[in-house]
Amino acid sequence: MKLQQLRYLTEVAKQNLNLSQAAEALHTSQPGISKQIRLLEEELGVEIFVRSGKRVTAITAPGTAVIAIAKRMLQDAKNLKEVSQEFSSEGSGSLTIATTHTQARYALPPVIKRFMAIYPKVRLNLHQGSPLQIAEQVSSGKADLAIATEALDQFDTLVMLPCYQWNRCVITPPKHPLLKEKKLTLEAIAQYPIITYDFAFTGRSKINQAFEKRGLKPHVALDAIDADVIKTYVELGLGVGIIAYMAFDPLRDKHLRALDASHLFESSTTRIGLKRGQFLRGYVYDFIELFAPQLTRKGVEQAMLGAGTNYEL
Amino acid sequence: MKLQQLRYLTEVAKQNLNLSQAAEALHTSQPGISKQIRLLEEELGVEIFVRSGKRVTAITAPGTAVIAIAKRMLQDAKNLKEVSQEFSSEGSGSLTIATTHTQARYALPPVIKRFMAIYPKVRLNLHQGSPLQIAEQVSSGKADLAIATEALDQFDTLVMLPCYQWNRCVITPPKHPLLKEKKLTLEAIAQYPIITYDFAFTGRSKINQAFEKRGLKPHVALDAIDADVIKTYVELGLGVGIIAYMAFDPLRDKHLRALDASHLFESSTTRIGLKRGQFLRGYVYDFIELFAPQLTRKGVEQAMLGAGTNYEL
DNA sequence: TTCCATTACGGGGCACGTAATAATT
DNA sequence: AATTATTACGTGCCCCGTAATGGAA
Repeated sequence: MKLQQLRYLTEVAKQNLNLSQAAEALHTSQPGISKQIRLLEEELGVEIFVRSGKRVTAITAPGTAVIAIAKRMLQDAKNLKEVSQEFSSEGSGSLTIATTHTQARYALPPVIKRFMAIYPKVRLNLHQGSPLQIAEQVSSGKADLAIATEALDQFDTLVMLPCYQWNRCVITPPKHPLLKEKKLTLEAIAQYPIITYDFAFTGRSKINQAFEKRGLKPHVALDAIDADVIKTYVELGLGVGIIAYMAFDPLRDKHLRALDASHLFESSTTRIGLKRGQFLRGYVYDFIELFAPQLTRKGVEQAMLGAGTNYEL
Repeated sequence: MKLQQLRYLTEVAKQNLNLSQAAEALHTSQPGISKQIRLLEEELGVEIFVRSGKRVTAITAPGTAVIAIAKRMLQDAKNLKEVSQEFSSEGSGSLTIATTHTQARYALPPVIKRFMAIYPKVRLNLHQGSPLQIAEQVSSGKADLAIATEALDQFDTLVMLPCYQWNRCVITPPKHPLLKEKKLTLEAIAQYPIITYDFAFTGRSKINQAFEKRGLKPHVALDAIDADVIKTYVELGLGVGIIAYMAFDPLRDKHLRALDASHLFESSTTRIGLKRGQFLRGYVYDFIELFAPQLTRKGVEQAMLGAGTNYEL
């Protein structure tokens, strides 16, 4: 059995059982893939793929088990190289963080500043994207860790670690009628056009839930990916904004007013997502702890092992 | 990186850093080992072994990490073959149980009988040995599971699963003065020569503890590995025996009398030991559940993953 | 002197690529 | 007809084994 064969195998599975695509993705020839997979099947004494004539149409039961183990071995092969670099290049390396605008813009700056002071040689890399893209990036190894509030649960290759909870505020232009309300209510907000996060982002789902629960159907005038855009349109008087409280900066946002909305919307939890079984350089643990002090190295290691690494049959 | 290189690597570590021995163990040449390890070190960019001139003298810090991962990969390689056999040869295969005499003779027979009825094609294999030998057998993959009461904790490659608790009885010849005691005490027992298990076996340590705690120094006339031997000598009138209650069979042991000693000695727990990260055939789970019904497949799988699989730095 | 790791070198296997073929959509 | 897997075949790399060399104990 060769590691190369396992690479072929997993790539074929990834490419929807298309050997040609797999060959292209791995920069090699179709015949090579075909032959090596057959050899592997022969050696193991099991059919991994179901073939109808000359087409690979499905993965057999043993195949799924084999592929699961193969993936783990390849992950370990990567880990082997990572772990070596950890020692060979003391303190240097790179850290790729996949995250959303909200985190990159409002939560991360102080953390990154401190991190860079501790590890000046580590090259930092921020990948922005939707929560789904973020999860995929970590899952495929393109990023080291994900930070987001939504939708990372679906990937079972990821371990999710809660970091902190946060609440929302409503922002308006100065002198807006809402500012005169004694106590802010959903009903009051719903009277105005609303500008808030896009559906897939930054806890938008909690906002919808809150209104639905009260039977309200507010007019969402505009969806945006990030708070900066939202603020801009609120300043233009196009509606009231609902954003994360941390995204409001009284010093900078002088043309806006913020109203606490903690009592109106369920709080959201920001989480770090890590790929199960992946080796993490020492500074990754330190970064995580800087971001969420309760996540110690021990704790994170523990979580990385928790159920899920297993290859089901 | 080649799996072969990892095999060389782990073997060298196993053979006390002696390349020649490793070569012999793997039926290959020293130069091969030497070269492949150097190639691996070069590829990873890390020194795995410390060399003083031309002698390998120690493992470097990165080396230990690398070896740990290498071992896991090799284990997975084995698992790949196992998992395939699981499917190719439905219901057949072999199950090797490493255990002590006590288990093999008194606890296992009914379980094995039922197991053989369910899986007639599985070849069963009982390896008897001391608890330490047993643990080693499972750890090295020579046996699939270990069953014993003592000393399996030391191996951190093993997962221990508690199966059942048991107590002891004192056995004497008929008409022995001890039989007239109203309530059996340690003091009473200590008046006679004692015949019981060898130190490393079957909860012997608990027996010592109990006497010591009471400041008693009984005369242990004879240590034996198993209850059958103990019974034989008790029958000869050489002393009173202390054995596991399950080892006394009123029907068969007509020349002996048993006195419950549950209140005198702390109860012992019999455990199953499994190698962490090892793939288990379906029938192994079934065997375990036959032996200890509370150990379901889910539970065992969970335990197999629990902390410890990690490769420390 | 002995043991042991490394270097040198040659043979053979095998992985991989190109080309041709066969089967499926 | 186009796409895609398999078979056939040749080449070059590299693993491994033998022999020789050089250090350590």
